[in-house]
Amino acid sequence: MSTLLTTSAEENYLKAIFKIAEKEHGPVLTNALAAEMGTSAASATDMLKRLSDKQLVAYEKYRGVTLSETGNHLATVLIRKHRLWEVFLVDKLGFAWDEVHDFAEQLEHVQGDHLTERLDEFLGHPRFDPHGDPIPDAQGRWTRRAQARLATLAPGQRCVVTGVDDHSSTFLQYLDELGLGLGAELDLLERTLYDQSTKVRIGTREAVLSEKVGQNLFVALKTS
Amino acid sequence: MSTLLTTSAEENYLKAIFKIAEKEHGPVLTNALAAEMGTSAASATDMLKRLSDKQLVAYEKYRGVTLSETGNHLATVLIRKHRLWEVFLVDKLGFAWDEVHDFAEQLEHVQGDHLTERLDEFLGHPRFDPHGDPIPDAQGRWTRRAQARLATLAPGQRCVVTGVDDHSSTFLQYLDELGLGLGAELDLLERTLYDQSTKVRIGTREAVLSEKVGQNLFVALKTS
DNA sequence: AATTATTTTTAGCCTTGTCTAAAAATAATT
DNA sequence: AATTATTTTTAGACAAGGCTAAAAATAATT
Repeated sequence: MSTLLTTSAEENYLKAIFKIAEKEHGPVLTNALAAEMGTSAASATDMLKRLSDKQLVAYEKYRGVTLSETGNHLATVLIRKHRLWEVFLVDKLGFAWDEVHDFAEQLEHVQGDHLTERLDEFLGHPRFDPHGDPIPDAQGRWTRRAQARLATLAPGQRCVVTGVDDHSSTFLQYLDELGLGLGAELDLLERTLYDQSTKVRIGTREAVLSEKVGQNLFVALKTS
Repeated sequence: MSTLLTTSAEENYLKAIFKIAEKEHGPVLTNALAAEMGTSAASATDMLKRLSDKQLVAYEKYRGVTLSETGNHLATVLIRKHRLWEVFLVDKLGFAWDEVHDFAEQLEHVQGDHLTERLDEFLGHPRFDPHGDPIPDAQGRWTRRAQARLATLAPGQRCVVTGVDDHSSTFLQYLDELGLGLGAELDLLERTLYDQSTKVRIGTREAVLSEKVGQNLFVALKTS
């Protein structure tokens, strides 16, 4: 694999395409990409031409875009770097999980495979980042994990917080207040039919979580 | 002090001006700056106009340039960040002192005062980087240290390696081979008049260092 | 099928940072 | 002082990445 020259802007577009393609199926549309990037459709079109010239995406006018194998690999490496730096910021520098995104967004663009691998080693080869998102390994392989949105589980179960789907600091701070950080245990007490809220017990406290919270919180069943 | 928006390119020019001004006295000339930046005099002139517009430098056509107070502060912060990251790369990630410059060159542009200060704390507030260069503190204060070029000292002294003036990897690797890393002790045995080379003892071994090496090696006298 | 609405692309312009070649200013020599 | 050499600046271009407004393609409605 030859040394690919990519700018930060190009890398950010690749990541955005990857992110959208993860959820929606089929090619990524220009408008969706522009929205994700916080830019105009015209700018997105411009960039898609450049990425297409560099063979990082397969792009058909008016039909949308998909990552090429190379593009997919680059996006994966970028996500790996982003998440490794997040682990560094939280585990080593002592930042809270809601403070690290912007720093990682910059650090992920620092070039040098050697650096990434040394960092990975220094951190002890973490498989998940501070938000519970998986970190692909140096070969781009992902760790899959059995988890579900809290809102989809039936009451009467004990579970562990394994991740979040909303990374906003307001949500993360709210979880902190509830004592629902990563790894926190909770008992699923009951679901209210009217508004789909969930009553849970966290340690000794009880709390009612709205449907919105339940949809954005990933948990794994405790099998003990 | 308001949040100044500076691009990486601007920051690199500020650093270059700072570096030249450290050695030469009087205003920094366009050609010297262009040489330091590895660019053309025309490009340097362009940038000087931009930096002048932003009040980061005092620039007079044909007369050269000096850093403004703000520009000086920015350059100092940049050097601080560069050197802190170098400490991180060597002390924490296990890189050799000749491998870290390019990474640090990128990392120094990551924005966020909070990040710098957390990093500083994580590293234990180091006052010197892996090459022996001083790290300014958060207020921009420098640590001065009594050291001299080995070539300027009279024989018959015991000294400690405290720094290097040449940061090239060939020089640093040569020092490694000689066992002359930072903190290494050596006895200054004799100076050869003919070529100004210096014979030294490093531990049990003896070595002859050329004048060039002696000029690029900073040492402190051992007062024991 | 024809019209309307939406999405996407094109066209033209801006900024940053770079370049080369030519012009202008300063410095050095005769 | 006049000429030559050097340094610096201007002029004009280019690439990356962005913007707005207009045109073209596709999708949705009547």
